[in-house]
Amino acid sequence: MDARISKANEVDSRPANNLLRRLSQADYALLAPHVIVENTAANHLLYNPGDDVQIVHFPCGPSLATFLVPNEDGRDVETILVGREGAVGGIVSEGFLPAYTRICVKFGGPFARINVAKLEAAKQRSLSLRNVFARYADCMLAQIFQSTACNAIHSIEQRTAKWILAAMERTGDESSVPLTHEQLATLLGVGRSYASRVLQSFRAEGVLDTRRGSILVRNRDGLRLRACLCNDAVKLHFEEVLRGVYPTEEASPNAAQG
Amino acid sequence: MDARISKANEVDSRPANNLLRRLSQADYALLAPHVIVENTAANHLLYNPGDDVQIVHFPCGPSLATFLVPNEDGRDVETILVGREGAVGGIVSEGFLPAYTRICVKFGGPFARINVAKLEAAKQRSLSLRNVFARYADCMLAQIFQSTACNAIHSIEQRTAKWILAAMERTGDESSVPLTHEQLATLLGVGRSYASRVLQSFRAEGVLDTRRGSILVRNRDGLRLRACLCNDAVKLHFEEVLRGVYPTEEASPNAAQG
DNA sequence: TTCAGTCTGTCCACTTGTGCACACAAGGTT
DNA sequence: AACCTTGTGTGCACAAGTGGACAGACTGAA
Repeated sequence: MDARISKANEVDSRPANNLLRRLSQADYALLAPHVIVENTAANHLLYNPGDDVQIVHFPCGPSLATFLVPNEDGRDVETILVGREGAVGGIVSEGFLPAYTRICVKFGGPFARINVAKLEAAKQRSLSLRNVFARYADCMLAQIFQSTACNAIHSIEQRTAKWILAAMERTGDESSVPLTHEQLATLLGVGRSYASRVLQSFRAEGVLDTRRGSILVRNRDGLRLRACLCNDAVKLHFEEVLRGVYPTEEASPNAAQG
Repeated sequence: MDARISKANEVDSRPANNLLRRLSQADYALLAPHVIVENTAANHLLYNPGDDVQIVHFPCGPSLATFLVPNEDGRDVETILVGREGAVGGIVSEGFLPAYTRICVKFGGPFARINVAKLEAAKQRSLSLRNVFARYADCMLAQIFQSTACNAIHSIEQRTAKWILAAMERTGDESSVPLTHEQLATLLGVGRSYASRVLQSFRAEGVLDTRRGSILVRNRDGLRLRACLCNDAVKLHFEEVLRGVYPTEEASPNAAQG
């Protein structure tokens, strides 16, 4: 093993994905030969319902993926966001099952990819590797559970604020979310005109500004005040479940979104 | 191995849970020594948020468990139903993580129980056993995804009809669901008076009758007509993912509920 | 049999959210 | 500069759902 490969296993040189960075040197070494990092543009579909799941995608840096549930009217309903804190594709199913949801790149950027079969083989060889992925799977589950509850009882205003905060935390962008009102409405499963109205009221209160095709956040705390607490509940679970799995962990888990 | 133990491994003598019955003789033999069947009454809490998950519970026969997400106001929101088609506790997390949701026995009856550690040990020894559980985990995930979408876009009327159908399919009871309006409302996360009104409108249309503390279904197809299609979408996924895993499978998967 | 506690049906005022319509604004292209 | 497409702000009529209130009905226990 020469110096170059050894360097590739060090945490700092890994893709900017918390799940991959969380792994021990030994565990990451099992995966490293199979990891490919590529850029993927926004709106690219990673999976459609019924697709064979053969690749796990790890959003890196500001990349963001979402799970969409198709609906009888053809409208997709967005459910959860996955950013650099996690991964999509075969996390729970362990691959090779038909995908149930659509998975879409919401904000483009780099994704690390690993063949599911390779990942499963590595899990066979390392219990601690399996452990990390099982823990993340549980966090993802928590996220969806929270989302289900959130959709049942929280107002559109709360959910709008929640979504904007969650997107910002993941992309790391301090102020801007590239989204039209139409897109925001669709992804919350609500009417466009009402979504516009909510943004309008946020603007009137000085919480954000609206530009054509994007939202500029002016007062993050104000937004937090108007959001439900679903993000925080999920973030807490991420911290409890994943904290200290490996002490080499970086600072912020940067989790959340219910 | 004497005749008695060999008999205990045959499908007909196993607990009335599809997941356990789906296993090959060899796989079930790995679990059989650790399976305990007990009755549990309605409203018993199997897990509370934060609990250590150490036991997997398999609802048998008409038993029914539900996942509840606690809310800031103290109101729990019900998410998905699990009956004899599945199991609860450590299915995705593989155990030993703090539970995120509350898990409650909705309709009492027999539950088969296995220690998570024993189940995991058996999975280590048998890939096909692991495979069945991974496939079920994926189905459960599909169920929650569908539920999230359903809560986002379907009306209370549709969701009420859906819930009643799902409960009936699981218990096998042809006509009656033991539930007060209050309970139904709480579990859908809606106001009691509106839930009453919906049931009233169903009654006026001859779809069901209401008794104090229970709902009597008169016209199942009428109810289906008024429900969203979430149940069917999930049921289809159950069939695709679990069908033919072992050909010894019994007839109806009896799945569903989005 | 009576009583208390719970469940049910319904009323009402009110908030939230829908769906459509339409005028106007912002940009990108030619 | 004129044009076209897409996005935005807002008005309106209406539907869906809330939350409180209250009378009456059912049921179990004393």
